[in-house]
Amino acid sequence: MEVLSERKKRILHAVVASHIKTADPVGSRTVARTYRMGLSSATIRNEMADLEEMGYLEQPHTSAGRIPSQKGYRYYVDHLMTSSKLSDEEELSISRSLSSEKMREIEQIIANAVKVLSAVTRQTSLIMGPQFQKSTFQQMRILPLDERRGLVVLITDSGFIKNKVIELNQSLSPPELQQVVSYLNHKLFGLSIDQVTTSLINELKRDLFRRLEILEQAFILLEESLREEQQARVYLGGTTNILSQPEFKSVDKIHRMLSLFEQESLLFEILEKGLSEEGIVVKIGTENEYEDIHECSLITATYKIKQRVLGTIGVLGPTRMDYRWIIAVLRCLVDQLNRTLS
Amino acid sequence: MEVLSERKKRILHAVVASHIKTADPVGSRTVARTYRMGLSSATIRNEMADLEEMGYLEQPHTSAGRIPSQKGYRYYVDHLMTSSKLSDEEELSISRSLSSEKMREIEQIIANAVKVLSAVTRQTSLIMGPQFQKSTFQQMRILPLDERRGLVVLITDSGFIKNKVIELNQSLSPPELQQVVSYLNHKLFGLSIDQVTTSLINELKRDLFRRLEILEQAFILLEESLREEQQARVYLGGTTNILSQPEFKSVDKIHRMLSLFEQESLLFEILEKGLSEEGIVVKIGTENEYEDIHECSLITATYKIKQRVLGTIGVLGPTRMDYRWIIAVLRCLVDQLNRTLS
DNA sequence: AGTTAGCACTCGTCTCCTATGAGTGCTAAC
DNA sequence: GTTAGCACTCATAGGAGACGAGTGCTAACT
Repeated sequence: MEVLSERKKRILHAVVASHIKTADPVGSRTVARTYRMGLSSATIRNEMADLEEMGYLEQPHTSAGRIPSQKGYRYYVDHLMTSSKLSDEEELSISRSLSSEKMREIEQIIANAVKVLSAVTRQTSLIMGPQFQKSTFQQMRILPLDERRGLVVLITDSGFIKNKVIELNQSLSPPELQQVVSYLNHKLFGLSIDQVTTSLINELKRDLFRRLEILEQAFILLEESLREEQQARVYLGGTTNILSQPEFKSVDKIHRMLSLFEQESLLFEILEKGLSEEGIVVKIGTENEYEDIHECSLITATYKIKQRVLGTIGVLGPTRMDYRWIIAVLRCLVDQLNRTLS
Repeated sequence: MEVLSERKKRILHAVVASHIKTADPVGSRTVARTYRMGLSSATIRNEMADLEEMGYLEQPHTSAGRIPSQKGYRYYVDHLMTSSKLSDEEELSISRSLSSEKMREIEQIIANAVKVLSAVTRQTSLIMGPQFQKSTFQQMRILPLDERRGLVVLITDSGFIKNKVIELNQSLSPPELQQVVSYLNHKLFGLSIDQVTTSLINELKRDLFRRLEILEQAFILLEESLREEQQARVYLGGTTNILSQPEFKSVDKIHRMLSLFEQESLLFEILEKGLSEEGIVVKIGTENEYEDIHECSLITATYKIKQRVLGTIGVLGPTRMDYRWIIAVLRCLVDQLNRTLS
């Protein structure tokens, strides 16, 4: 990456800032006037021509001003953008709406966080629900309901509770059941759900079959219930916010964007990319893998439960988005979220 | 309501059918030709002028054809539309996609049904999740997790399982807990969740307080968990389908529609209206209470679990929708759904 | 009396044209 | 290296005209 002169940096910064604000191409005159460069528009024009040649700016058409290219945004995010602090009111409003007393259940907290985030940023926001597989097994219980049915309850360290009614093909005496359950708890305790593989389950099954040949179905169902949520839910908020963005005024574009939002599995994949790297990740335009969001940027952050990274939360908006501010909001929200969840 | 001559009925029917198919205003010539009336366009023109005067048709502008008015659609739905049977393939495809083996959990069945419905009809569809309050209490268990925490499990006759971790401010001996639980089960069994009012809970609380002054927090939480889901979830599918409809090409209209979809509580109210009446309800245009869907029609049906009406499922589309066919699809789907859920 | 042919009329849509103005690139002077 | 000046470009808006689908009305026909 070439080195830009101080002046070029200032001009690029000005162009990005102005375009983020107004959504219009910005001309040399505007830069000269509004950003008090102490230079005439002609000089700025020359510099902007240079910047265009280097690929940081582009022109929608000959007689329009310049807009930042993807490379320009990247440079802005990496080198020009100063980090910003939210105002006290903003911070307060986030923490207040996040911590309404009743919010005990983890899923509710997540669902609420996405609402808050989209409301504050006025963009679309997404959260990947905490990943079941990354939590560790804590205990399992079987609650007999009647002669033929039982309720399997599975509890993980991060507070997940999953349950499933199972049918037993033979009635079980409480002590027998107790025995099975405590054996399983002993074997499984502390393992992450990821580690409860089919082969491990088969092994346990073999062990138990020797003693009681009953729980066949219970096992199948336990196994199923573990596999089934391989893919955590994705929560969406403010999906219609993109409709207010001037860059999305073609129905066709809107259609493609919104269709994407209906495909949870795709959203999941998109968010999953941010999971590997702790902290904030900014993906601009075509840096995103999916074609439908090549005109968008995605800012993601990871959140944790008890020090373990469990999910991703992100904001999706047009490439022309207020990176500085949104990153600040995201930082604040994740902080709060981490605290609430632990 | 006036009586229409046989001929007027045929013409109205033709106009509605043609407009549903093409979305364009339909002219006298089209009616004469495509529907083989054995009449000249001029005659039809006269009849159409009559129908317009009576309020069944309207003209977007002087030199355009006619489109059915809301009243026209109403007449069509009430008097002209014959009921239709789905083709075997259609029926098969619905029942197949609805009954994939693994679908044990009630919420998954519901979520899947809405997907199928929107995919088949290519409209937006909504389901009100089964109403917790309408089910009856079956049993409650408290599972001690450790010294200070317990898991409350609530099971209803329709297969709902709700659970919640509670903190006990004092440790409880298993027999004490057992005592409380069996007392509660005894008192609550068979009541619908609706009937478990705050005053009833208070009464129970008084009874128990005399014996053990412990479960204060457990009670608060039980109460909360009952109240909290007063309002069942609404599942949405195919929200972007309306974007393909030619009547929704203004971004503004789309925006208003989609914003509505983000407000779950409003959707709930809309669907709730259909709950009172068993069977299929068609609401056309302004017959819907909410202004944002005054250009839409909503067809709803109720579904049951074990003979009890528990929720509403519906299709939302432009007033110009294929009522006949969609009603047939909805009938078929609800049938399947009722069978699956019982 | 009901039906039909004929015709003038309306009005939305499409296309072409022009005026406008923002913003550029280039050149020459400072 | 910087700036003023000027010719040039091009998206956008508005207006004029052609087109055509479809109507309402009248007069003639059965």
